[in-house]
Amino acid sequence: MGRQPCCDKLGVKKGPWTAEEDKKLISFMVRSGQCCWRAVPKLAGLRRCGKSCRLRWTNYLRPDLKRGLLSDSEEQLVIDLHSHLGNRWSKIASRLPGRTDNEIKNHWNTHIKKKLLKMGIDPMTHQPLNKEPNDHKNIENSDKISPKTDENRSEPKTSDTKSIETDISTANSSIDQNSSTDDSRPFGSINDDEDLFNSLWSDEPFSFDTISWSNNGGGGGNSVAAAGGDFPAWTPEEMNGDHDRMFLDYCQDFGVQDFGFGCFHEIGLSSIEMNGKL
DNA sequence: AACCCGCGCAACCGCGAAGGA
DNA sequence: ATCCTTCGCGGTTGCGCGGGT
Repeated sequence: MGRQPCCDKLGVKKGPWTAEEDKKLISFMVRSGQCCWRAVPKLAGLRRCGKSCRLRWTNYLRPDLKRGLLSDSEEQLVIDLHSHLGNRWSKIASRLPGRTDNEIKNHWNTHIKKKLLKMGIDPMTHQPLNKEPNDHKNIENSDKISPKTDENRSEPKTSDTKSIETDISTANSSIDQNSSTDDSRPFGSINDDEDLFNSLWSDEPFSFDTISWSNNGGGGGNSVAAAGGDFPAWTPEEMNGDHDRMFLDYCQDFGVQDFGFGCFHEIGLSSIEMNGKL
């Protein structure tokens, strides 16, 4: 049958996004909220594929994104979570408010991996590098720690998982609490927290107090990464308050004002007007 | 000044999952 | 049950930039 292309390849632009395109996408998302990504390019007047729009929005344009390097505590948390979750970047990202899976993945590959290697730790197994890979005991143990294999990924609630649950010490529920980096434990600062661990394995969001981009009670949006899927349902009060300011701040940080985006005040107002629809 | 090289990040690609018809 | 569409994820690529020679 063959796979359907995600979009009509003809006339679809690729490569880096221009400020003009960003402006169009932001403007559309603010105006209409998230709908079917496939329809977004057309509706927003972009010659991009929907997938590309989604990626651009979730990884770069979303108002709730943090910018800049990961802090030490965030980095530590990434290491902790990776030791339990493996390369499940979206899950890891869901524990780091304002960070995207792509960002974390990049940071892992460019910084953390090297750091761990320097420390003599295998970044994949989180075991000391000099351990014999064929040592079955080690493999058994490392399986508990590094559920990266497909078997481990596939069934979150098997007895294996139970054993992990009992074995595991889970991540801090707050990055701030995690900020006291203990260098002697490169990947061991996760505390007991069954709820969090359960949530890591399930698709349900852990009640992790982060930026509360509430959506309209709709499902999904279980992660910061996924939260890109739902444009925040700002209340009028919020639009007049912190969130509005956050978004404007963000846009200024991002340089959106350079787009000639003189409409931000209007955006706030129009968002208020259409709030019911979001 | 010119060239090379490595790094970091944004973006793309392909696959699988989910959900609807 | 099957097919089809859409979305999300993880791996990979490619380009821009800064540092070194």
